Amino acid sequence: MKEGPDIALLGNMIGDPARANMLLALMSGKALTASELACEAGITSQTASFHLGKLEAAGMLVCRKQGRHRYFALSGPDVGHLLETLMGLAARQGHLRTRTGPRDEAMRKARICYNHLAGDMGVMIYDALLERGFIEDDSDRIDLTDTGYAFSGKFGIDIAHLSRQRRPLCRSCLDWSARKSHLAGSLGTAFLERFYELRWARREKTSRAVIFSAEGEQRFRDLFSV
Amino acid sequence: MKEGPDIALLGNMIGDPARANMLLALMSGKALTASELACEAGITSQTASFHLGKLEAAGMLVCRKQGRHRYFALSGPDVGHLLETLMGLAARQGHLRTRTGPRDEAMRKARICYNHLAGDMGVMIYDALLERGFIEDDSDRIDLTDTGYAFSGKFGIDIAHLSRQRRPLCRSCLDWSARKSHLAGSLGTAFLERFYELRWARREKTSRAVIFSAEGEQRFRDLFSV
DNA sequence: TCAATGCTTCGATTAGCATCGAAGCATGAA
DNA sequence: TTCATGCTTCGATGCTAATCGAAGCATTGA
Repeated sequence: MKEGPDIALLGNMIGDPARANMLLALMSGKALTASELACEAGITSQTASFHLGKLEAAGMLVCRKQGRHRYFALSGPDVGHLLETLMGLAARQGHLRTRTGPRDEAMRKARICYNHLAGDMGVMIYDALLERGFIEDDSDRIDLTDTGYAFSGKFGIDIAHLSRQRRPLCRSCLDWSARKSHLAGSLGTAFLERFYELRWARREKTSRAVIFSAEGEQRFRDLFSV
Repeated sequence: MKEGPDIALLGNMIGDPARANMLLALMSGKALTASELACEAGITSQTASFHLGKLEAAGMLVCRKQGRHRYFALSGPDVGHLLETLMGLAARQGHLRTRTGPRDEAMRKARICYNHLAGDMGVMIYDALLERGFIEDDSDRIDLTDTGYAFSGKFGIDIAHLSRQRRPLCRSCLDWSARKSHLAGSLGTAFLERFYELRWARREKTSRAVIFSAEGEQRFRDLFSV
């Protein structure tokens, strides 16, 4: 009928609540099995299989067989980026699936956004780096300054190595809970991994929440409060 | 059921072909009446009314009454940006609604992308500016250099004025037909408006295509060929 | 006041799609 | 071989959502 890319197909994929739940679950960046995703979406495994087939055919997911398990993951960072864009827009327009509980609280504080830290603590990093002139934000491009380079190195992050990757070093990512920017890009990922390494934080198994230890949070605040 | 923003609602809106067509038609940035959108989507006015009501309720469209007409427009640039993201992803994955005709040809050459120029000619601008060092592209942030500032000024664009706006001056935008970047942001808009002003180009009434006059295209090529 | 236009609401129809039970098919373990 | 697990395919079902004809409202113009 019409020319151009078929956005309705992608929209349709995301438009089903079961599929949307599975996609959001995969935003953690980890690959999940079909049954884990079924559970996450609250549907039977037959139905999940049906949906996963569609999502794979649409190119949004990739699948890796391992033994009798099938692991699914987002087909690339661009899919993750699309989902974050959607979440940002949905949040801004107040389309929230309302449920506020303790877990929600933890999510608001610190959670995984594809491969970097989001939530209040993610925003804190961003604000602190900006405040001290370690990064410079020009609308939607961000640069690491020389002092920021030094700071990151001292914290144990090998920027030279990251720069060689194709991924952008710094990106800003709109946070749907805080409605402010937080740090994405390979530097964002590197910070999060360093937090794990230093045992400041760990993943919660059942959700995207990131749990900081008391000591870890203290050190985090020492480093990033403005 | 789950926490977080409701991306399924937005996905669902975009997931219906009729609605997707209407949204794409509004990517031109112009406000259109309900019947124009019905025609664009190939449905009756009753059905269009039904869909437009949903899109408005979802916050994706805004409506302005004028006499007995109702003009609809995208509720903001963020919606346009979401649609472009979707188009980029869809194109990269080969989900194209195939139809190639003369009009399609014109669209591929030059068309409106929300408020700036896309298609081959849009890509030409981007490449030329980059080649001559007028802009610098670092992954997904773009800077205008001093020489680029001078160049734009000489072409009749008041950069100082644009910089004062909240919109980013330069943004790259993935082109679904050329599959390369073209220039977005307020500078992209300014270039397009200048082309209109100089009578190098005009909008086609029925589509998003932009038609250059013979002379306009010649001057364009003189200015932007690499 | 009457007619025309643009749009919405109502009602009925239809089709497509998500869902799940049951069965089938691999893989791995005993 | 036999059993258990993880996943898919098949078939049937039920429901929702898109669609359009017809009628109803509002605005404009004569």
